[in-house]
Amino acid sequence: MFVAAYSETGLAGLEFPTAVGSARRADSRDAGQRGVPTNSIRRWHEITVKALKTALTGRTPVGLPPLDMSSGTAFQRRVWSALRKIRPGQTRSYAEVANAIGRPRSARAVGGACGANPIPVLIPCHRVVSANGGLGGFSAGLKWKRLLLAREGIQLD
DNA sequence: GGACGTTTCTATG
DNA sequence: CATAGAAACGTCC
Repeated sequence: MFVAAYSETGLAGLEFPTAVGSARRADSRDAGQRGVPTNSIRRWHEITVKALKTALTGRTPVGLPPLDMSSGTAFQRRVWSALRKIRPGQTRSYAEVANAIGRPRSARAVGGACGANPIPVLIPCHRVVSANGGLGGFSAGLKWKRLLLAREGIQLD
């Protein structure tokens, strides 16, 4: 079961279920937020669930809820924006992402930004792999990374 | 300072 | 060619 968290601005975070098997259904619910209009949350959440389901089947979500990335630094937001441009079935290396945001030598820092990504799946940090063909790492668990990539038909070699 | 979800550039054999 | 160091980035402890 996924848990979505919303702020005044939009979707602020997605919490992964720890066990892969328990997430067959792209179900989720909102974690109660204070001071955010309920109707906004309901609207965002509806979009979120839909987008999440779509993303989990390896396709590009038609619409995304507003994403609140205010928790991140300027660098991280640049990384996350670049990440959202990666289409399903494609992968990028950490270096390519670093290059895409104009910091060619920051591949490693990109890894850090990915790990800090508050919204997995919708911000496809799992499509970022090592340049040598390896998986790289994944904070939420490599199982997830493998599963998500497999969902999109990506060969892992 | 040290450690990371990395890469790339220099040696050295 | 294969292997080993080292340096560079941004963030957190």
